Amino acid sequence: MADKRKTRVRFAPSPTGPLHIGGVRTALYNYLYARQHGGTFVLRIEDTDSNRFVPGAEEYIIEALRWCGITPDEGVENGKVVEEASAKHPYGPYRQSQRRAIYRQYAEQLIEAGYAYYAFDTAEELAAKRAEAESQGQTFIYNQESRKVLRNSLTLNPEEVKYLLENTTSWTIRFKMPENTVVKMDDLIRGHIEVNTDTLDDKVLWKRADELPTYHLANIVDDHLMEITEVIRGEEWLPSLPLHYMLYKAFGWEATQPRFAHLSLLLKPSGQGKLSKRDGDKLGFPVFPLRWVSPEGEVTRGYREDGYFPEAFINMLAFLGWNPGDEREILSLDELARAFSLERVIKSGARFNPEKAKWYNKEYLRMKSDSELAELYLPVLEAHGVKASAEYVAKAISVIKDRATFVEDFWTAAPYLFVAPTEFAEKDVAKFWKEGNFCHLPAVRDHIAAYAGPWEVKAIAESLEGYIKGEGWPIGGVMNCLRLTLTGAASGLGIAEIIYTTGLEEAVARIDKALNTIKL
RNA sequence: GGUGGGUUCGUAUAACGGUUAGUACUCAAGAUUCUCAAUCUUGCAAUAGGAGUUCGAUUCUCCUACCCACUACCA
Repeated sequence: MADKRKTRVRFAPSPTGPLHIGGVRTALYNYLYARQHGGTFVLRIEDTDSNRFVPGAEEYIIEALRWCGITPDEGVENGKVVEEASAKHPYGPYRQSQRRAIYRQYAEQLIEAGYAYYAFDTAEELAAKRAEAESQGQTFIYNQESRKVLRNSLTLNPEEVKYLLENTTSWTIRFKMPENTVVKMDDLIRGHIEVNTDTLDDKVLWKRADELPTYHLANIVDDHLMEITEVIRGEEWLPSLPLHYMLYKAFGWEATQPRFAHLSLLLKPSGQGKLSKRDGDKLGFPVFPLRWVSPEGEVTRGYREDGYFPEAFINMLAFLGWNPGDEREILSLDELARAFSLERVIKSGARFNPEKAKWYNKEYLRMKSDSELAELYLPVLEAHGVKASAEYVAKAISVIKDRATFVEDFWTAAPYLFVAPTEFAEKDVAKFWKEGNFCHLPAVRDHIAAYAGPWEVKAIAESLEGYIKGEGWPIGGVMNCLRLTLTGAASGLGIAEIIYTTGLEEAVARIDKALNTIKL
């Protein structure tokens, strides 16, 4: 009973554009499943539709997976799709357009065995039939009924068929869906499903226009040839599962047929429809892992460029439609792989929640060390024209870490840790710069200048507060005045935190400057 | 229209016949504080509706409603 085959799963995107987060999640679940079972995670490019090929999409997909840390074990080498079979990539090539020679024999095998037939209807003819049916409020489908009256190798005599195959180009190969047969399927996530073949149509397996198989044929043939054990894919494929079952049966591959798991879709935050590529900036959050520049030059933002950590992004995505069964929410990729199970994947569609994504990033930011974050922050500072030592930056981060969600926030939350204020908020000046408080500043300045205690935020704060209280001055007023001189406004970090970061000299200089600059 | 899938607080989810229906995010209030955050505490808030099975249904069955997907020589 137990399947002894080595676990092999695949992620099989179509290079028709950038990968959106739903696709990343599908790839992630495949990756986690492979890791957990000590199996292989294969990348296969399904580019059987030359009309929809988008330059750069394939590279984008590979780079996105790499950034996420869910790099395929097979099918990709040095950031490129493997084009030839090798010891490490024995099932190559991994791009379907380069496997075209493989598929034809399988299509013909199906015809010879009576599971498929040639159809000679042109695309225009079929379009006309659909339009006609639609005008009568009906739907035209190519099935067991209509195939009897259409031009195909089932209705035409062999001579005609031979002639048409040799002299025309507009033929296709269609699957001959059996009549009144109940297809019994099992899905790892959804359980048992049954469908009667009478409700299905005769899908095109081979399209003459491209001289290439359609998804259905190529997919089944490749999954078989690549010895895939589990197919974990999006819910949009569930309706074609009966066809796929029938194909495995027609080929006689039932014994090694992979098990299927159909993932629910990621929905827009509104719940109306699945998250799609067009939603980009429109909804106020990225739908792509990385920035995407279309061939036309249109730019769409990505999680990476928006400042998300890949670990946070992946963690957030993993929990959209799955949970470990306990209360843990922060899990590394390794922990996710250990905890993952298809049984705990949710059947219903998950709406994407941008707020939770931010929360995850904040949590991951806090887990990082100050020096690690300093490394990431340095380029941001440089972009603002600031040069600072890694040591100074780490010190600054230690006091602003808690108020940031993204590395970029270190700057927006407290630019004054790096640049002295050049102006002072009028409103705050009017509110705090009153004679009573203002008068104390020279004395407070001297107290600060003379500070010789331990260089810790807590000690500095205690000294300052002790002094102000000891003098009997209103602490709030004095502190806000002080903050005004140090930051240019009456809000921001604690005074001790600022002094701790900038040092005594800089702090005193700022107070002096403010005393000379601010006029009542 | 047809076929298939789905439906627990606003959102993500837990509870796989017995719980005061739990947790997280968001939001609100309070505490703390030199401001703003952060933090801590508390709070708001859900089983779509109706039948049935059962001693007992969030959980099983059926019907209805709603949502989603598919219905291409696209994947």
